[in-house]
Amino acid sequence: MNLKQLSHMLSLSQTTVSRALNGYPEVSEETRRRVIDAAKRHGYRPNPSARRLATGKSGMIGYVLPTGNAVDIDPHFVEFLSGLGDYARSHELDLVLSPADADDQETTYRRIVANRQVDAVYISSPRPADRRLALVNTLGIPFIVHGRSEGFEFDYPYLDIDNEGAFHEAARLLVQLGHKRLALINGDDRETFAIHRERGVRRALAASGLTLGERHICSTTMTEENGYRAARRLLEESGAPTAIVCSSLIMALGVVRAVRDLGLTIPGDLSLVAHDDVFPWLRPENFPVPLSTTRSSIRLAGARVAERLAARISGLEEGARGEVWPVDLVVRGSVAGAPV
Amino acid sequence: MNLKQLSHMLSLSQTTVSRALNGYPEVSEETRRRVIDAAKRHGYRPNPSARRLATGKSGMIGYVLPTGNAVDIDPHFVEFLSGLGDYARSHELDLVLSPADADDQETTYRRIVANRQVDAVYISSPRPADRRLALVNTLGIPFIVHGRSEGFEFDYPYLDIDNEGAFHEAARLLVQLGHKRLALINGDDRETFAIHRERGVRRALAASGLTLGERHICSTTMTEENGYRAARRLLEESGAPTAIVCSSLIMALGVVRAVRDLGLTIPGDLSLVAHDDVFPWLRPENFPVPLSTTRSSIRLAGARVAERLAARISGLEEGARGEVWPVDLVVRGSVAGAPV
DNA sequence: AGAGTCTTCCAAAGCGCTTTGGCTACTCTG
DNA sequence: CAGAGTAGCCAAAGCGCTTTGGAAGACTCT
Repeated sequence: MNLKQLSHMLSLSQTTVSRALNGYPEVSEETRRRVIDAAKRHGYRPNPSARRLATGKSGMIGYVLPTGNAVDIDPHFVEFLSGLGDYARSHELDLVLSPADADDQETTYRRIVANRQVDAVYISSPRPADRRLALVNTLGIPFIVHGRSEGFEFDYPYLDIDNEGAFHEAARLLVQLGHKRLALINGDDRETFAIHRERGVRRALAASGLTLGERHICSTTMTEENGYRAARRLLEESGAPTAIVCSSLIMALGVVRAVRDLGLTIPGDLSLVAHDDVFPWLRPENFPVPLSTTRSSIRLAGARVAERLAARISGLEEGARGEVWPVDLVVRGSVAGAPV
Repeated sequence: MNLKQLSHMLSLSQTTVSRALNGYPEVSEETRRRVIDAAKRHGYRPNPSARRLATGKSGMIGYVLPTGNAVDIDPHFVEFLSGLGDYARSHELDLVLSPADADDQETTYRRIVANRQVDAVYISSPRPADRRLALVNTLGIPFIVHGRSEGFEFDYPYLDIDNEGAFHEAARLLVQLGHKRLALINGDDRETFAIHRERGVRRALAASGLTLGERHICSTTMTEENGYRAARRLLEESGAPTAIVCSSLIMALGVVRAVRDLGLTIPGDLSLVAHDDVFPWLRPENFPVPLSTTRSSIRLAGARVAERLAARISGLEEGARGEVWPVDLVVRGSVAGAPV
């Protein structure tokens, strides 16, 4: 059942039927009703390929997926996706993942824009002066950044959490508890979120005349093993930290293991706070010692990004509004006063 | 730059240019060379929307993503995706995720097939007599199942690992080590993989005249918490198992925690084997006691599924070939002889 | 030389929609 | 009541590709 057939059945032109269905004003209410009714009865659904060719709109949102042998997709991605999908489902939006060589995403961005494969894209894990951002900005496709970049002349729309504030709060708590030697086990410090978190910790320390020692900061990809290694190194040195702030629950698993291996205890010998993106399959309250966290649901962020993307596509949202979500500090058993 | 312009520059018809580019035989080699050369020089790329409208082919593969408030996407998904993306990238295949109400995926399947949005789909986490399978089979879109279903009259193409064999091997090893009371902490037993794993364990036990006690089998979604709960329950009862086989590394985290909480040790009091899908961020050799595993890279499976999907789209693969990958049993420190 | 067969190309008809540019008929002004 | 304005509809021209059904010329074969 296509437009031609439907319009023929109704003894109307394709123009009128099309307009009736798409809500244009130059069609009488009575005709519109007739059309909509017939369309429903016959299960007419406009062919998206045809519509896309005619309008250039695809009804899909895009994400360029960095891939490669040595490239691992972040496990956070799936949670973000849950949220995105949640929203997208109720709006019949599809998501197209365009895999790209991690070292050359530009080609892919250009392709999907030139081909009008998607109506909007989102960008995640941005870095300062991220080239993808400059690119999509000049390409002129609607987009939203999940996270933030830095060092651009122009503004851009984004959704981020207050990483600096969160880690500031966490570090401040630890300082208030008397800790003098803090360490930060961070994610990849080429990404903005990690930079912000470090900034937050430094600011909290500075407020009490403390500093983050050169060797008291690690940044690597967030695996259990890297968490373990970092913690081992930190805790075995002289002047070991009495408190650690850690950028992910997965790394925190490794920290906990290291502490155990060294015969130390939490929070007796070490206080630990980690950031929790809220995974359904690993919860901080279920750590051997319930873990204090800075918490922000990455899933909700996914839903919000989808919502704003949809708004931008339909012209409801304009300009470069940035949105920063506050982060909860949830105190559990893994923090205590500094050992004497 | 579109076909019209390009053909005009070359003083050729659109027909000939199109054919030259698409490798049709009725064009002379010299002309073809000229055309291809000019296309490259002017950066001509056929418009996919137009091509799609004309041919009905989209150059994309599809996946229906079950979503909903209470629905969590499996963390394995992201690893599978890594592999899929790896292959898809080198073949300019995009993946479109169509979010669907988890309880009504049929509508979405029908939509993407009717709209010809994708050239093929894959289905994951199948159950016995899975309705999605019957559906895509009748809808006539090329597909591959990652995993297996059961109880159909028809054959279908799939890629699966030898879950039964793997868990048979694991259980057999434990039996050989003298364990009489085994338990299985499984995934959701409505899914085929879980059924196969249980079958494997039972078969190994039966071979030595043993059985899997009614209360020695748990099946739930594979979270750390559920692993913990299951292990607690098992180990606190009288006649507690001396060995556990566990369907996921994430659940195994919970098992290890339970063992610790109860003041027991691995492998002294309990031997543990888990299935490892090979996550980059959590490795069995890094467990407090290195974990014995049945190992199979879900990422490689993703790449293979993409490869076969591409082959089916282009008609290189036909029929309902099933492919079952063997699984490695990797023995590490978490297993030992049964306690006396 | 005429008939048949390839080879190589082309014009035009789709694919199924949206949108432009009218064209009627009817209502409203002054 | 002439002229302007408006509501409601339509024919046809895109969108940019693929594919059908020839056609022209070169070549082979009798």
